[in-house]
Amino acid sequence: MTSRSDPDYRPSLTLRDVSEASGVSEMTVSRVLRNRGEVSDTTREKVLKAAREMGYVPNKIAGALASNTVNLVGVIIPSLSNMVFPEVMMGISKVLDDTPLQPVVGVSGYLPEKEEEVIFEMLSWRPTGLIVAGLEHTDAARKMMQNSGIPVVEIMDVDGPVIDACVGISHQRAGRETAKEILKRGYRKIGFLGSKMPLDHRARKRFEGFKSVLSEAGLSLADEEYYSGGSALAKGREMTEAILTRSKDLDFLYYSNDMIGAGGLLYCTEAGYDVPGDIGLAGFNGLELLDGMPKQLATMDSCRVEIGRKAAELIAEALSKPETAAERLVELSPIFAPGSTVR
Amino acid sequence: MTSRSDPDYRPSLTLRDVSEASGVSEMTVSRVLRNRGEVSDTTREKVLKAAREMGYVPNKIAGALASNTVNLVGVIIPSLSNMVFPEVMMGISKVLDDTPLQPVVGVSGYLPEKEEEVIFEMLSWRPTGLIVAGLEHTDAARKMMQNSGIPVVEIMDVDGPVIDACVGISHQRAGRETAKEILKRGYRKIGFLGSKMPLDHRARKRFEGFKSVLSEAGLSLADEEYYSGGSALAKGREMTEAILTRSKDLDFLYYSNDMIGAGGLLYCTEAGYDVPGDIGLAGFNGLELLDGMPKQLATMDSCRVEIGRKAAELIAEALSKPETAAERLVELSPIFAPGSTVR
DNA sequence: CCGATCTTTGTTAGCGGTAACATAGCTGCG
DNA sequence: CGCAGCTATGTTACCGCTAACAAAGATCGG
Repeated sequence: MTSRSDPDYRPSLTLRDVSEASGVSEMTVSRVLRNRGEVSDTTREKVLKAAREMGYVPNKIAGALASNTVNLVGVIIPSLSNMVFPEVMMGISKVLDDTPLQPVVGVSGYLPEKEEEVIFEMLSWRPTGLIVAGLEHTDAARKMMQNSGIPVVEIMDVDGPVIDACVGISHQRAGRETAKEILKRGYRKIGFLGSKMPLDHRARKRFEGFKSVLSEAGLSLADEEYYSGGSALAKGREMTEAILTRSKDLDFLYYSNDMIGAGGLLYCTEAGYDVPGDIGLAGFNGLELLDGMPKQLATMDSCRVEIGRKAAELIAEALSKPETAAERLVELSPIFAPGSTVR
Repeated sequence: MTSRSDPDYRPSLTLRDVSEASGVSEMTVSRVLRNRGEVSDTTREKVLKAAREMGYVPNKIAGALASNTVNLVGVIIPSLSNMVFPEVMMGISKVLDDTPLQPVVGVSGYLPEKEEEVIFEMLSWRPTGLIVAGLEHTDAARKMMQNSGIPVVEIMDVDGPVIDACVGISHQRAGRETAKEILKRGYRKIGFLGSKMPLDHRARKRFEGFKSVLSEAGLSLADEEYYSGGSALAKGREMTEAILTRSKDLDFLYYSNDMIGAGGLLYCTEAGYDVPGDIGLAGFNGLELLDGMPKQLATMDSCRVEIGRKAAELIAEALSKPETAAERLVELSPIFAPGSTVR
């Protein structure tokens, strides 16, 4: 640890250095660099010139402490590796780019304990707001967020108790509606393919919603197949082969996400199945990737960019007009896109 | 902006609150919470209990200022949306998880000016180290990094002048070697498909390396096709159709990345081309996605996880043993994976 | 030409922690 | 018993910056 007592500790430039170099007080330098308060043009130029020449970089740590203002928004998501959260980030960034706020990402790996840690870490930087994926948190995490005194927006999901504000879709309903669309089209022998992720609550809720519609119709899943790890596309392929080999009478496969669905679609195409005649397929997410597939996989858009946008707007509004208690619960409506893999 | 004078300003808990609640000095509380220095068990318990009950979250801003220590590593990458940088992040995280350090991501969007801004912003938080993708930066950015006094690791690419330390592969060489493999296998009428990204220097270097081998062999590209925006997989498809329609005598297609290569592969498969007989295909990156494709696309691994790991290690080492001037330039060797799309 | 008013600049006192040093209780041993 | 040598805790002085207020010039109308 480099401490001030470290023999080779080299202090970086401070406001004082700039103030000495330009012959004005530190306060004036501070004003110039933040564009705040009245400063004469001559002084401004002098200071800017000195700062530029010295290569001065302000210390936000000190600034934040003194002003009790941190222009950071914590964003806590379960993973970066599946293309859904990066899209949420795009939505967030687009909105925050028009404000002084800046997103800082934390990754929880779908682990509640890790999420709690990340939230604690984030809050210890006293951000302006927090955006957290999902509604399921440890008690400690929930308490921390409640006590934080900053706007907290839970995103992606709306099926559950909200801490402060929420933007997302109902995965329950998404599952239910997909099931209805499938039944409406006459499919009856339905298989489910998903990931072994007991902690992915949104996938679980879709699954539950899906099954509940089946059971209301007096049906149940004909077969199921699960994976974990590895290339989702390849896994989708393998699982599809496995389930179709085992249960030859299936007429529909519901995938818990588009990536494995796309793998399944590739398998079916190559194996000579008539899609959607022999067998129908559907996934979830509305991934851009699907555009390049041999057929358009039926899917349901998860409104990722829009969720990010809206969440960031809620935070930005809380900053600009603290009184306005904006809509604290925004439920978006994903729509079923039949593509060409259902009849 | 919430300032101390704000009427509804609600101060969050401080060390003082915990110290009053537990009847010891702030310093002792600080020691307990950081596990530093000798504290009796009874005191420790008392303090921890109070802190836990109050829901105290330490203020890292203040801590960082006082101790001149920020356990953050800035990571600046051009994009999150193409699966290559998330993998670099995994490598970084895996290493930093064993240290007190934590990564903070900034995205430059392939824009030098934006990158400069992000670097400035990062440095103003006085991180322990910086990891930056690429070797091309604005003069100002380069100067800032040089003056920062912290370890800076440039990653992905090694073809160019290095600021401090560097971990990556030679994209020049990657392009050259791919070209050699292709020529070795007898392909002669070669088309190139890439993205319209003048600012993606690594893609450019691969392209240049590739072309230089062709021209050394007395050949040149038979045709070229470029895209921008949209789903890369779909674009790969479209471009492939376009180039093959236009130049019917092509016997090889070199794609600047695996995603468009995969799209091309899907197109060729469906259009009835004999791959790799009629036509060979190769991409770049070694994406996991390729595992699920009908055939294994020839590619060259870009060592993403390894690059992340090594870069993080360089930073972590600089922290733990400042004297040890570790290897400052690490060139990894990507290997050509012929898959099943070259003969 | 003088006080009122506006501009521009400076001064002071923290923000919430931590390093470094100081001190108060204890031990133990000659 | 007295003091060296611990251990456990407290005190002081900042870290680098900014809010709030103070003050010094500049401007100006009467």
